[in-house]
Amino acid sequence: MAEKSELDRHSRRTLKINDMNHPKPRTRIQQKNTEAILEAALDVFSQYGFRGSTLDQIAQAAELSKPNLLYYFPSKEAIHATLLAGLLDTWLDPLRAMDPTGEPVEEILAYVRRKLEMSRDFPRESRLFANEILQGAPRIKDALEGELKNLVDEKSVLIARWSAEGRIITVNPHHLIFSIWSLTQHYADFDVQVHAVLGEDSEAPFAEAERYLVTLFTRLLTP
Amino acid sequence: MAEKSELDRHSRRTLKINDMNHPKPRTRIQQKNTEAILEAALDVFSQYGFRGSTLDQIAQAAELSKPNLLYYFPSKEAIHATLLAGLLDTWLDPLRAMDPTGEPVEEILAYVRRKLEMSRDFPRESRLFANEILQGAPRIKDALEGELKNLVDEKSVLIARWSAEGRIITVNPHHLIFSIWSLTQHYADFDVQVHAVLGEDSEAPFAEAERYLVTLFTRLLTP
DNA sequence: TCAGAGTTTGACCAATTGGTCAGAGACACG
DNA sequence: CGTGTCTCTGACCAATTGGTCAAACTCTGA
Repeated sequence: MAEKSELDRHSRRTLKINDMNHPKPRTRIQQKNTEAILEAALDVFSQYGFRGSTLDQIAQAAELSKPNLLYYFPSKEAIHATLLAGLLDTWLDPLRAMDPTGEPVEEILAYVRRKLEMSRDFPRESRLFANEILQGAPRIKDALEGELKNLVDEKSVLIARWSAEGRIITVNPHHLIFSIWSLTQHYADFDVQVHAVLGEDSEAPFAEAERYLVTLFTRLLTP
Repeated sequence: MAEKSELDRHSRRTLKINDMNHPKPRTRIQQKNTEAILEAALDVFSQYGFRGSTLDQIAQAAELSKPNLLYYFPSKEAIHATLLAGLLDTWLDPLRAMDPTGEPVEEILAYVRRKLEMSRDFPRESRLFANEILQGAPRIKDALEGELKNLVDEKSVLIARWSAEGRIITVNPHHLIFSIWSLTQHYADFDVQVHAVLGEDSEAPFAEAERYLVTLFTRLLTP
């Protein structure tokens, strides 16, 4: 179900994840199968979370036998870990790209747009992340308290400076960043609810979402 | 772990859920045990989602034997369903309370505050809901497309009217509501991440969150 | 006090789970 | 062509899963 569109979208844009994690897929077959497994696992894990997903589900989605899965990955854990490994980095790239020398409001709006695009183009990755955090982030807590916190702290200083210089209004930088995360990821994570509320005909919530969010952050931040 | 505080908080405030669902807990024992089961199930389901949770986990958390669980509820499904049954209603109450005759900006801010309070006081309920939606809302899709959609549509008309009357700025009402949901629920659902970023000493993110959100929606909505 | 209802449990069950393993096929390459 | 490596699979395993059941225990009210 919906396999084709998933694959289409996937071939259009590919996240780091699949490239960098299994560093040396030597043979063509290995390349193809590890990819298929990670694709399938992303589908399954992002929907049911780690504990709610089964190897059989993943194997079936990848059109491989279960023992064959375990030929490429040593365990269920390993598949999940591989998926998660690159994700945080990719997820933070848009924030990293926030330019200290740019025009503050524009920089923040650009961040919002990039984050919203990610929700649109990689909803499964967003849900995988959401699931992991909902479940207490047992496998990425360290990264959250390290890599993530550091980057956020750094950018918070930048935002505070912009405030101090009077170029944007004074807001709590951490909560500003939280709000960007929640507002943009909502459209991926709560996709079902968004569509249920907007009704059948809801073509592209993302176009309207972008307009709304630009208004919101422009009015919030402009001094 | 954290059982005491959970229980304290629970005795302070009790959601509809536990009262209205099992309509006739005749004996004292029944009353006590169904309550313990639902409490435990809320803990477990909200963390692992339906599929990721086991009866053994719930039984252990409720300090009952597994067959004893199944003496009070016919199945795992039934426990989950009971939990979910009252939840949507409770969750929507704050939106229902939005008064058409009130002052627009104040009404919306009041909604934001009530919603944020719910995230603070009932984070497990919020996570239960989030888990269900992340997994495609198989058990509440109908309610989302019915009850939820209707209420949101109704309130959207109201918000549009306020806009037309020039009492608040013109925004897409549906997305305004989405933004309130995502911003407030974020503090419950992504609790772990919020605390990881704010660091150990993060006392009460909610106090600061309220200040931030009031600023945000005031600046967004005030014409 | 005692019978009947309400409550609890250990033993059990079939299905599913993550994972193993020996061997069979497929493939590359000299 | 043949051999060694890579790929794949059916059969299997122990543990866990949701759920059953008869028998035992406990509580209540007449």
